[in-house]
Amino acid sequence: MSRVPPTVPPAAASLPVTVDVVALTVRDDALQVLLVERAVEPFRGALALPGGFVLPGEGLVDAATRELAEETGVTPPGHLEQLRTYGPLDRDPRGPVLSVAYLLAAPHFGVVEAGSDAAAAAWRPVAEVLPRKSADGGVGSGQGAARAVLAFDHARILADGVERTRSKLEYSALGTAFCADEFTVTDLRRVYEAVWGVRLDPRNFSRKATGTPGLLEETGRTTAGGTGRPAALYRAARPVVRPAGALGDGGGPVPALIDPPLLRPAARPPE
Amino acid sequence: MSRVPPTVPPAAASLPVTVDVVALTVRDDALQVLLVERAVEPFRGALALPGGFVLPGEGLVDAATRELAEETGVTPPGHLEQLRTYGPLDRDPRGPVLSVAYLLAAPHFGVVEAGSDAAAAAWRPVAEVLPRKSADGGVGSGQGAARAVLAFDHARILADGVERTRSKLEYSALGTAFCADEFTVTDLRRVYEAVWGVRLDPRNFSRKATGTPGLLEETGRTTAGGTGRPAALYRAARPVVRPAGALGDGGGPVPALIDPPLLRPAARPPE
DNA sequence: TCAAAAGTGTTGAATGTACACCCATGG
DNA sequence: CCATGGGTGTACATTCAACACTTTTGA
Repeated sequence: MSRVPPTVPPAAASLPVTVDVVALTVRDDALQVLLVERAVEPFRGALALPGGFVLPGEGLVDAATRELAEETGVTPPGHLEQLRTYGPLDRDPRGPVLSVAYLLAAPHFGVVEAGSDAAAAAWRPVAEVLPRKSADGGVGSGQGAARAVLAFDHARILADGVERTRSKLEYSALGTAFCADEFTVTDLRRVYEAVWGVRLDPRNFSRKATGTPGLLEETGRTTAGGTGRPAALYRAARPVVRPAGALGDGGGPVPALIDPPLLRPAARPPE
Repeated sequence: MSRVPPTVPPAAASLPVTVDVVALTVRDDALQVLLVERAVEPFRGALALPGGFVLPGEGLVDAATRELAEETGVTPPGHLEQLRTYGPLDRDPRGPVLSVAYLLAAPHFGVVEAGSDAAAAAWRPVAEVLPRKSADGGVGSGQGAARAVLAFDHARILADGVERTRSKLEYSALGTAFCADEFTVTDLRRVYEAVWGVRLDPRNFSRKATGTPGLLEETGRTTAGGTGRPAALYRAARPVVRPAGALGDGGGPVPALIDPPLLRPAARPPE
């Protein structure tokens, strides 16, 4: 085989590719995920992660943000990173489809509209959507809320996204991505508590957070109006920007690694 | 579910998909990567990660192991996990191509043959292939060995694989995947030293490794023939098998998490 | 008996955790 | 002045890092 024409390889090797977004936020002291109700046929009416097919000439991150905008009406702030890739076999009734999943950690934003392929979009507590995988055996029936079943393999993708989020809180500044532009140490602590499902000592957490280089940036301002002593307001320390090489993805800002890590306490029941 | 058109979506959304494998091992106290010399045109003659196009009806892991076998002649033991996905834009001169990269951590195995699309396959020290990204500025000229340039965006994929390996050594049993079936604590320590590029205290490492649950399994046997006191032989503790859901990939054995983590010492120059 | 490698004991430093205590504000 | 939440000081337990020392082999 001497010369290879500068064309793409045999079309037989091509696969339809989708992106799916695990968009997480913390609201009402609970970790919540953005889900849509599918308006089109495979799994029509079921809950699903926002996502859709990558268009020709489009990059993966572009596709992820476009689908999010189309199905929820917003282009939110927050940190977007690739989660992993699923498929192509045995995950879509239509045939082999590859799906690249993304994780979005964002402060709470309102869902503006239901878009093209989605009948409705709304935040749902992760605990209501995912069966608890405790060794307890049972599915830990929520309080009356019908267990929603997710389309495709989205339950597993969501579980992977939640697990990634939990572990990245320990050793990166990802937690600040869930907070608004300016936030207090208590805001950040509530993020940790909601994601890990534990209670943290406010005094030790404060020392740890303010003493960790690369995590917080002082604004000099404080809260006002609330009860109790005003709290100092911080911004997220400037994200580390990874030098983008010749790549079709990533290369964007990445939450800084924090050292020493904020270790998650030994798993103890939330009550 | 009423009726589902069992057709795949518009063909325009399809992309050629490749898998690339970052196969790492530790030999001669150095982290080494398996590279092939490309025999076909895009980047013909250049070094590249083994890999190739996913075939119709094939899963990603199947494609990765097949390409490895075709280009190196072996189906090695070791731990295979997905790294991340690259593309599809601006990474292949032939046009948009999506690449799903896999990481293989394996004990040293001989390269049997040069296969179909590869003119040669051989282990190369990572330090000779990747420019050191130290803040020193310079490219840290190796000792005379010409800096090999990798095809496509494989330098970045390799860098990501090496970084993943370095960090997973801290909190998982991945290090044992680089060792043979039975190995000593010193063997395992040399893996850590090679991957991290540091020296570790043999006495403290021994205590830490043998005292970490889920890492080592005693065989009751010891080495013989060498100089000095014989060392106890261990096997890797049984890998944790993740319950495979309805997914086209993964679900295989995963190295156990180890706790407390074996922390990498603060970066100090290897000398 | 010596060299070499494996493995154990011990000690001071650093870190994490629990909690007493002080600070600043609104009512 | 009291309730409420923010923030600091401090003491105990645990862990880590360095290294003296013992054990077990081959030469």
